[in-house]
Amino acid sequence: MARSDDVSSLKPFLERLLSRSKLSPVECEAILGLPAHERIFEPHRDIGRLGDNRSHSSLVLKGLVGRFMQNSRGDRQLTALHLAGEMADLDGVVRPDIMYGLEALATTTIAQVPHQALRALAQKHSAIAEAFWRESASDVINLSRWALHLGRGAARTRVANLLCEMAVRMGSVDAPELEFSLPLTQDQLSDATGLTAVHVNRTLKSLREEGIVTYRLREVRISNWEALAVEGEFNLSEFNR
Amino acid sequence: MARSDDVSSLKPFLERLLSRSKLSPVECEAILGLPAHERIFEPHRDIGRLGDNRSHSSLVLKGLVGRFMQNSRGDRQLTALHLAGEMADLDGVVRPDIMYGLEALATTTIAQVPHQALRALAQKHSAIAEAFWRESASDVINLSRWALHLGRGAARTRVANLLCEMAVRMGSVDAPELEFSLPLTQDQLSDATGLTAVHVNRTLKSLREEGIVTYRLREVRISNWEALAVEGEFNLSEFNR
DNA sequence: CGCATATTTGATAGATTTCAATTTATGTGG
DNA sequence: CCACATAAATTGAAATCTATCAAATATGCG
Repeated sequence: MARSDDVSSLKPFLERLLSRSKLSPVECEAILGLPAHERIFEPHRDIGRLGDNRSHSSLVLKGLVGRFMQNSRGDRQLTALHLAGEMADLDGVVRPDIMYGLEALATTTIAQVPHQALRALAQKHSAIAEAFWRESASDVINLSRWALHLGRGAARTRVANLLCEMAVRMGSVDAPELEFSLPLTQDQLSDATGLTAVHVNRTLKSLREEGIVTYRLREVRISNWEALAVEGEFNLSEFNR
Repeated sequence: MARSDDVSSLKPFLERLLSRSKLSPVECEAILGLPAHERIFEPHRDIGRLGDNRSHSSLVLKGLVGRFMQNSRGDRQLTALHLAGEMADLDGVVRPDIMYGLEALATTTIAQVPHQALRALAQKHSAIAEAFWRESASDVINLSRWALHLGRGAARTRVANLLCEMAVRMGSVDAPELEFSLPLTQDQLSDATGLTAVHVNRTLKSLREEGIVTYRLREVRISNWEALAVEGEFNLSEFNR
């Protein structure tokens, strides 16, 4: 349970909080001083067990994490993707009985931060409490948008939308990355989009044949951003930072 | 802009908070003392406009409210249903640029509570801040479950699940209401389940013909709770209070 | 009674899944 | 660096599910 003497491990988390919330220098220090315990997970490995009562939240330091739920038949639905710098289950602090799972999609480094420490910070600093709440509120918006696509979007829309979103999140807000690696298996892509792996493959094929985007070996190359955004009903301006 | 001299209007909101969070008597009083402004909405009326920057949250006092997002074609996807006592957009306090819409599904009475007042309470009382955060965290879980059904559930599953969920929420936790009125048009049901109104109708028909549940004129009668729960992949024990 | 809204039904087209191979990458030990 | 084993991607054909289009019935309300 090493204290994070190396301040930098929590730095990206602080950055992310600051992108949406305002914190005083003291509060920033408090965040950076949080205890953290690093662990590494191989791809396809679940982080913690589903249904576990967890005692810490997972900050992604490197790699990619998927949040998911699954039904009785074991079909899995990803409900969020978390890049480095994101706390994947901050809400666990106030709902430790939380019922979604986390899965390492790529080789991933996680910093585990005790709920207790996060909760104490929130109790002490109202601005931090508000910042944490705001993170969950942002989650709600993202999940709502995801539900919209799952419920109302065709296969092409869902796949294209996901690629658009990741392009923006990997790049800068103004300039979506047009070439990036997305360490998602087509099988995992199907879990994210609520489709079959076979159908994801065919959808990608048609997008490729139309010269819109290439997805090969987990490398994305967007050749026609405009068209992809239309297909994905993706609106950069209303994208949730 | 009447102060709520009638304390009772915020009472159900307090009850709901207390069902998940612990608050001191002083904090309870603070909640009950929140300013509230009542308004009535007819069915199918949107509450506030999509994209508006809102300045207050909407507590449902009577009726039924649907939270939704819609795509460019105007297809609507409901992402949550809110019964009396629930604050439909508490997250608006920390994300006033919030991007989902609210729609009165039945004739509905709303108590509008200023964000500013809610935010001030959260800043003053850390337990209230935590309770509010916990509400958003619970939202996240509900939305995740909803995304699972939208992405991985068949039509029957989605419809059955919704009926199960509402049965439990209208009744007590242990004893789902087997006969209740759910003021949802089949068209609205289709917005909730991500299906077509026509297909919802056929799905309801088949459930009816199998003697599982009757949905007629917005009245639900569940004749076989067990079967409905199986169809809906509904697990009472893991249902999110 | 009569319009407006909601439900129901039929027929058909279209999208997605399922099942079953086959081919293409990736990783590992020799 | 090659050969084999495993995981991932790709393809075809057929079955299912869901949407679409169009019309007929039923219900709520003034």
